[in-house]
Amino acid sequence: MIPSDRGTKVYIEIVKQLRSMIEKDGLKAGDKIPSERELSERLNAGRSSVREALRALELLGLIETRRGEGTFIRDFHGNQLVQLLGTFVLQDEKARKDVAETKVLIEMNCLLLAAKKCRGKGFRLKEWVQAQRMLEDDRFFQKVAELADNYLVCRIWQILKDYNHSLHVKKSIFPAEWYVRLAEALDADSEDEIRSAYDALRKLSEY
Amino acid sequence: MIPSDRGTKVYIEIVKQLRSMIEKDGLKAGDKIPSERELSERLNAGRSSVREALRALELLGLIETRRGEGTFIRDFHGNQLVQLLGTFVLQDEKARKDVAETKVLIEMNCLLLAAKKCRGKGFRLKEWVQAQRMLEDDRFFQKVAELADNYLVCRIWQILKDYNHSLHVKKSIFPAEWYVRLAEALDADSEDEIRSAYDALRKLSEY
DNA sequence: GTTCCAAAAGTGGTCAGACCAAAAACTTCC
DNA sequence: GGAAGTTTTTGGTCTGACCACTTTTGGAAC
Repeated sequence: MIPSDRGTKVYIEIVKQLRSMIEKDGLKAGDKIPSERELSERLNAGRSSVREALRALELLGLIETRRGEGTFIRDFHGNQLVQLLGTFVLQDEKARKDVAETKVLIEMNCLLLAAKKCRGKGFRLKEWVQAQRMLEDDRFFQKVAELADNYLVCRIWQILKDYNHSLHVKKSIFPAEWYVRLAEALDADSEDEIRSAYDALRKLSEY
Repeated sequence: MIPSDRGTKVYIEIVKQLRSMIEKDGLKAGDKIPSERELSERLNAGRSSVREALRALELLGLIETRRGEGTFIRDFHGNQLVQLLGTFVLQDEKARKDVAETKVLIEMNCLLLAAKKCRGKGFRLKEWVQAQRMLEDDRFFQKVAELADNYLVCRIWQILKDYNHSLHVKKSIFPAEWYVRLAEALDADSEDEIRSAYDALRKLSEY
């Protein structure tokens, strides 16, 4: 295979080809992709180059390989990746602060978005909250992120959450009452109240 | 190399070894790591396996390789993570709307963050804006994102911007005056004014 | 026809060796 | 001491060879 740009590496080219191949054929999570040997033949590249591309995607959690069976597309829930970045990269203090800061921002965005999207839908987050005694912080915001009905934001939040875990380890679980005010504010679709309730919550949980 | 756990792959083992090697030797961004051949010898593995590990780390943006020179550690601030997720996941129509929506959110966040970070610094964005006649929208927010002093947010914005371009193609360039009010609001550190100025701008530019 | 089992084929996992291209290190010569 | 040429090092890629495991296949026995 001759890389399109001189200077580009073959395995990068293969990653791109794979992407468009997946798009073109409409492959979904769980589907099988061609074997390494077939790819190497179809893309006119050495098998080792194909493997470099596949291994990279595997480490990213985008595909899964099973010896003797084949290579399959995975439902990307970037677990390994995050773990790796966590232990590998985020050593410096500034980066950690950035993560925490960004997470707070995104959570606030999710809250406001969720309020907007739920407008007139009659959904009551408060009831959901009150149905439990203790509430895992992540679980609450997972719910909110879903309500925000924006897959991208949802994914970004998840990634930040995972990042954070790989740093602090500890998972926060608080009494459900702490979330009631926030849920009420969201149900009431009151922007100011959402803001202050969230700030209050984060103070409580000593973020 | 015999993987510690049976079932674990050699290249994964090598990634781990590299990690501990970097930690042990206290290697920092910019430092050089041993050559592929030396690693393959020291770790008692084939060179192709070493390459699979290195290529994966490279795609993650953790290392950088230069032909004829060697392989070097990169600082985290180049993470491809979101990028990859972006190109891989964002395909359908809904996702496009999500991108636009998210971009607006992030821009607002950047503005507020920037205001906070500039507090008391005496920086005047207004002067910078007025120094030009026409202003590329992206350039303005690039500036704001930098002022926000949060690399992660900055990266996320850039990715959203790039993705947006790949959809709309057109780049927006507006008269500098449009940005003056927003710059003033930012300089004045007035949250409400920032919000309304940004909303007004996005209405003007028909986002 | 059905069931069961062994052989064959397919697939990922790994290694060794070869060659190329680019950069760096070294030598030679002025 | 500096410039030019040669050798060495290093990443980039391909090929072919095994191994281990899974699926498929093709009979053989019932």
